[in-house]
Amino acid sequence: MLEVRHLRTLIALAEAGTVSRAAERVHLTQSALSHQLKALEAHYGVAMVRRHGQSVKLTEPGQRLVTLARTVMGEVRTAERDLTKLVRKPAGTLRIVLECHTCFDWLMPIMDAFRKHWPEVELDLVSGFHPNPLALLADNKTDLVIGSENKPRRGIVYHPLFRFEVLAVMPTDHRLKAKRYLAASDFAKETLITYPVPEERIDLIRRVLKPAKIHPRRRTTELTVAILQLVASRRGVAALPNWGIKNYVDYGYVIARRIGKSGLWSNLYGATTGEVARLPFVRDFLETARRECFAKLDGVVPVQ
Amino acid sequence: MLEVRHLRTLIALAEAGTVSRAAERVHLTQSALSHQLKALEAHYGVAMVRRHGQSVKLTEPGQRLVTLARTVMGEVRTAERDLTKLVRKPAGTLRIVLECHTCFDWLMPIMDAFRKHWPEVELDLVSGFHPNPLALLADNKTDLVIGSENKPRRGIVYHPLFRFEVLAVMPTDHRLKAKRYLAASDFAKETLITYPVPEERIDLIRRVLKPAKIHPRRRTTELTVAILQLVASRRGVAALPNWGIKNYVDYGYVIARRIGKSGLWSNLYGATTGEVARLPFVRDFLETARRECFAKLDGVVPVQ
DNA sequence: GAATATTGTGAATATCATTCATAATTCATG
DNA sequence: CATGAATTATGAATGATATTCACAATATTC
Repeated sequence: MLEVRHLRTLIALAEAGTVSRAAERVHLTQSALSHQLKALEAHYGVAMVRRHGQSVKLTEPGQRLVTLARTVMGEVRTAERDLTKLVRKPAGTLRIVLECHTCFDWLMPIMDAFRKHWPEVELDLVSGFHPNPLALLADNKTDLVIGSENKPRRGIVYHPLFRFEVLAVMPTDHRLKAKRYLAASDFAKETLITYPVPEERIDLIRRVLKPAKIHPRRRTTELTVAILQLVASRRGVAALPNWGIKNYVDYGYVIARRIGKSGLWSNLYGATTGEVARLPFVRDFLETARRECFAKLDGVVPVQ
Repeated sequence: MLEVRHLRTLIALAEAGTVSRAAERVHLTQSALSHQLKALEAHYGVAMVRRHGQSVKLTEPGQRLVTLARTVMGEVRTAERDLTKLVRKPAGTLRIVLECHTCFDWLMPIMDAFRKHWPEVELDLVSGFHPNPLALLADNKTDLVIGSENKPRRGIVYHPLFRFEVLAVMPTDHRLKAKRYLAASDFAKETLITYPVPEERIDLIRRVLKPAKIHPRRRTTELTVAILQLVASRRGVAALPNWGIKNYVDYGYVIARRIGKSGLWSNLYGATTGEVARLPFVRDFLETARRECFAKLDGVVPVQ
């Protein structure tokens, strides 16, 4: 019998492209999904996926069920939102601090959607640089901090968002363009173009270059597009999330390479106080962010 | 976590009005539904039903989930129809014989819906009187016989549709109008108005009057409205399904009374050959009929 | 107020989803 | 083409949890 659980996994499967990945996303084992699929196929007497070498592709019936799943899950979500609103009008505010500059790119559409679903909730983006963003939570100066920090602290709850790869961005004719991936030493003679934040906030420096005692020149600018412009015009190289530069790379504006053999990966968390974490609209915000990012952003995987 | 199963029971609950009835409909015990409800209410932290004396009424959140359930189940059904069509274009015919005259009333809308969902299937109503309709199945003269017969026969499968009460219909000023229910003897001096079919086909005669050796005068006519007209103008009494006369009774055109202390109940079955029973569109037809009748017809309950 | 209907609940049971362990398969690579 | 890494499939064991059972509590009807 078809259940919501099956719909969930079908969506995950459609978006992840492999059973194992999909399993991670719905917090089950690969085996569980395999069994679920088998049960579904037995029940309807049709193959839902076709193994195309490594990856799995949905068959036509599978596609049909995925579209069903998408609409159904959407309806379930709005119904559940209505439900929490019925319980108590959830007036409130949600003030967000971004530790990571690039996050603006994906956060905007999410905020737009949120405003539609929760018009009663005042949404605020606390901008500007903060030396210790998590302290703002305790001081009740903000409600949600989005960043890669997840050190346990009393009173603070971390909500894993997603995991992404940071790539080195270089001009198309760069001397290192032949390499599959860059080592720390490769950055020695380069100018590093970054956002104007302290070194500790830049993953590449903190986790790769500093341990290797390499200190390249730095040049800073505020906007992602500005960074890319500087890179394209050979003023230096940058390190940016793969989803932030995908379009520019596809277009041939710049090229991107791995950093280190297995890549430089970063986790993103939403941090709140325990109290805020319980607010229905906050939970909805985080859940929506997670879901939309997995669906829309390239190369994004679940945290750990 | 919300599952399709919960949606099913919510719909059943909304339509049945009591937990026990709803349980019958989804083929579970009352206890199971009680637990399900409790789990749902715990999960969302809201009461879904409010006990209003005997019957249960859905709360506002409950209502919201029922509307969700209705749309979701509708989408699931069309998706499943699409699925079976994807497997193999199900061209075919569905010829229906009606053993019961009144059934026209509810069958028409069902047939209309069916034509929409399965335009490739030719739908046929085999009309006229047949002495032994079930024999037509074996002879492949028809595909589906709808009647109250369910004696086991080799090669024939019975699909329970629903159970309904047959009421005595009388003019508003009838001498027996004060009685709560009519005994067999009450019919002795009456003229019985029926459809033009043999006595064995008329439940009241076969199951009540004949055993009591009572043989009232009979007068026949083809249409339900004609029967009601005759009754209203004091030409006799009739025995008809409660759902077929509800409107006329509510309007004060005629009155209706139980037959016997616990009423005269009748079961309706769809009979097919085992082969036909496996055809997806036949299964869909029967399922739709069942569902729609439970939802739209008054006083209809599951078979046994 | 007894008899009947229905609901709620904890414990027992049964069912079924999930995991575990492992074999089979595919793909990249030296 | 052998090897290893990564994936999927599958049967058996496990675990979770939905359902039933048994019964108390409550409401309803005559």
